[in-house]
Amino acid sequence: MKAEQLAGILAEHSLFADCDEAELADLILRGHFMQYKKGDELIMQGDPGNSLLILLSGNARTSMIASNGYEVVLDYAEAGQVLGEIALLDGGERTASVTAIEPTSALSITREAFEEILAKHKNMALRLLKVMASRIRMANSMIEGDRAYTSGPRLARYLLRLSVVGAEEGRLKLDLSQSELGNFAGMSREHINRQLSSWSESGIVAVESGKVRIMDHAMLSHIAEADS
Amino acid sequence: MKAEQLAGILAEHSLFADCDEAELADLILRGHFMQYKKGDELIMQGDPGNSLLILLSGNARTSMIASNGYEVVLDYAEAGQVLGEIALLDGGERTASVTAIEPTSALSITREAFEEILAKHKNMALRLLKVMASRIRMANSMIEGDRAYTSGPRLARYLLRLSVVGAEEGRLKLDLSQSELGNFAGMSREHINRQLSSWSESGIVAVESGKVRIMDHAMLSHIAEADS
DNA sequence: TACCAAATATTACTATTGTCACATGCACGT
DNA sequence: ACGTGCATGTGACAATAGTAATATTTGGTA
Repeated sequence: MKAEQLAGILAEHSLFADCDEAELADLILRGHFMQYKKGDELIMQGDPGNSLLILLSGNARTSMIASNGYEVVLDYAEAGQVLGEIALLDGGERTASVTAIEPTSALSITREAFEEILAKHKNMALRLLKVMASRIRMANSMIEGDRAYTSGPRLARYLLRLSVVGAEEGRLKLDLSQSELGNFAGMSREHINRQLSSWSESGIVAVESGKVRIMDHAMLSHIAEADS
Repeated sequence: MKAEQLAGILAEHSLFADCDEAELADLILRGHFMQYKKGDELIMQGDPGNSLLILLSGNARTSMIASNGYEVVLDYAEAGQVLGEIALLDGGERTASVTAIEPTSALSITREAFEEILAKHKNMALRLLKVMASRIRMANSMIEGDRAYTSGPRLARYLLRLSVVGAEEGRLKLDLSQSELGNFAGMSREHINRQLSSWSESGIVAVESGKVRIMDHAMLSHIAEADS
């Protein structure tokens, strides 16, 4: 793989956008190209965390299985996203799994390579700090939302999180099944269904062949801030 | 303030423990010493985030007020902890407030000073990355716990989080009121009370003059992993 | 010591949301 | 076209946890 290709992929998506050529070259030189098919685990909960991934294409789900078997979906990652940096940094084991939800490719970078790159390109650390800052923000906002709001506003928030900014027709980034939406928003599949049906009747969303579209973005945003 | 003093404070508590003298000297040189009394806000939700704090003494509560008025307590910080680094890194506004819960002092470092220190001492960035990695872990574990467990195991988890490792008599790091515990664990004050009473009868905890003590650490850990 | 405010305890009731059971519908492969 | 399997839709019911209302205790202070 050539630096220009990687640059092309990363440029449009991520905070690696402003990497200079030397940095990209090092990433490619030291990284291994990995390919996964739908359902494969890019990262497995419980493993020691000795590498970091940069998603090049596809989509993946980050989730944790609690000790009682409950699956909690933390995030969905798209091309350009860094994955698995936490365990790499603190030396702990992986606390979440990352599963490909479609054919996916990634650049895998070992701890040694990562440390060398960090030491060599000091802007890299700053960029990573920014990525992690936004992760913490997102996580805190999830905690806030999960705690402070009832199911309606909460689902609204997760739908908005999946919505694309300039989305034609209000289509979502990912077409999740209602069960998957449930694991993401923290509610039962049945409840998701009921809420979606109700919103569908009021014209706030549309549900066509299993795909959710946001019809009234403003109204959904309003619901997301509701008092209950 | 002298570097040795700061070193003394930071050494026992935090990831700044292994800062070298030059780093500590810079922190002190560029930092402002701040003092707060109980109830003062060290950081205010909604403000632009132009500085970072290192707690020197006291304790503070990090919390967010949701749009519906609900207060969500994210964490309690003690001496040595870094606060407010997120907004500094990503340039966004503060998404949480930090309030002193007792007389507290801190070292305040402006964005400019922080950036210079980061540029000058490259180990600093790595240390901060580690701090943030552990924050993300903690946040994810909160999300997991809040989602996957019912109130009992959840309260157990938050009590354990407040417990000191080699705690004599199972005393907690902080003596929170039941309302505060409620905001932290995400349940109503009344429900906290009921749960605590019930555990008190089984000898798992003791509640004396408003202070909770963990009597059976093993049992509480077991409850924290329970199936429901 | 006596009072006041705040924190804690306890009861009954309500409500939101999950669970269970089952029906329907849709898509894909043979 | 047909059946198999998975996703969706819907009703009845149960349960966990919140709310409200009201004691009771505690701790600080005049």
